[in-house]
Amino acid sequence: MFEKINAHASQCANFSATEFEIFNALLEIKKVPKKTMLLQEGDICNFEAYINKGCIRSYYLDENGFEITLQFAIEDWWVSDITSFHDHTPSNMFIETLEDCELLCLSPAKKDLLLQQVPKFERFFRLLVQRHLSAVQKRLFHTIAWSAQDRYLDFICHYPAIPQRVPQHYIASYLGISPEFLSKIRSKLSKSQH
Amino acid sequence: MFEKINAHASQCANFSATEFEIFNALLEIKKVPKKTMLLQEGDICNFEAYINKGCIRSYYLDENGFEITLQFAIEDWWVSDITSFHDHTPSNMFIETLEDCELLCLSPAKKDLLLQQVPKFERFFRLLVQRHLSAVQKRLFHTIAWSAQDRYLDFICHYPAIPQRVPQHYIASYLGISPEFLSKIRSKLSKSQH
DNA sequence: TGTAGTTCTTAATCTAGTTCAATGGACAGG
DNA sequence: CCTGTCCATTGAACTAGATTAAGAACTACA
Repeated sequence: MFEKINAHASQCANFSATEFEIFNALLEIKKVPKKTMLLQEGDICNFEAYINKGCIRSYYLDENGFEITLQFAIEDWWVSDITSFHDHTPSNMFIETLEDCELLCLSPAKKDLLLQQVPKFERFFRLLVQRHLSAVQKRLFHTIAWSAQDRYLDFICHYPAIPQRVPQHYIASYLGISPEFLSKIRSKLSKSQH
Repeated sequence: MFEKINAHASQCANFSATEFEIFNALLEIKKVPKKTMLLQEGDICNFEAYINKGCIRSYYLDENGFEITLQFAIEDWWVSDITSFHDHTPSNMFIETLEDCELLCLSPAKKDLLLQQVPKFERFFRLLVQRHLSAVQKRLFHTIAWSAQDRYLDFICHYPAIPQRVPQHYIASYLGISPEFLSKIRSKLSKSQH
């Protein structure tokens, strides 16, 4: 149950067997069916979830009720609304399972406990957030500087597993374009390949 | 010299006088004239700079040579390319002073030393990066979901000091629009107010 | 003081991407 | 087996914002 998450943590720092035990004991195992809302706008996010198995999407709603996908998360990723989680403020995002999921969840209280008992995890979480920040900065740059087609090609190149697991209009909402336009891009691409 | 940065650090954790001394001793004071390049594409970023005084801009170049401003940083902010700084990889951004600056800089080696000697700073930097991540996520959402005019109004509302200190076409490149279009938005707004 | 560089504005034309509407396929529930 | 719902596709009309070009205002500094 904990092999994957422990291997994942090992990439950032060296933990002893005892430290892993403390860590694993604080994680809550959750099995969640697909199409479950883990967080809704207005909720205070009380988890950071590591995905052992499954697929999850986080998104915002704009003023016209359109969805903007912030993240697709699959095995070996974390999902949360860090702002809401850390400041205990109401979230303005939604988090939803797209498949049956097996999650390892950390509550704010247990995260504090973990950081007290094994301060080395401060480093682990700092590096995690840093990597996340790099990725979002890069995506922001691409959203501004690249055409929709280039963003789509980059997406399927970097996340080849995702298109097979999530509906196409969610990908459009991740790329910041309408589903119709994504469809046109795809048909144009498939024509130009023959 | 160190009052501001120490007050800034105090918001995240309680440090003793001795801990502040260690911290301050590791900071390198730099006075830099305006229009100085602190980092260029291809360089490895060797600083995290706290701005005591001045104004700095970081930006990317797209394939056509157009600038995309990632950040305007003024007093009490940090600038760096965290990806390059932490992974010691060549940067793909530029960092440039827009005014004469007084900076407090941390090199990778000195940051490591600081974290070893005062591990509490792990928490400080983690919270810093987290806040930064929240801000970039929000900006990404706005870039996708909002019109250029709404983004501009949000910008001048949240950063009223910036437009007075930086040329307008840099703001356009931050908002992800052409300078001409920003000019149109502004003239439209000023007309609609009379 | 002149001259060159830089910044901002305005207007005409163009285009990437949206919106709306219609169609057909896939599939889940009764 | 039918039927409703959800999704992807296609095409026509439209629009936010880009591009190009030109002129005006404002530095800066020799």
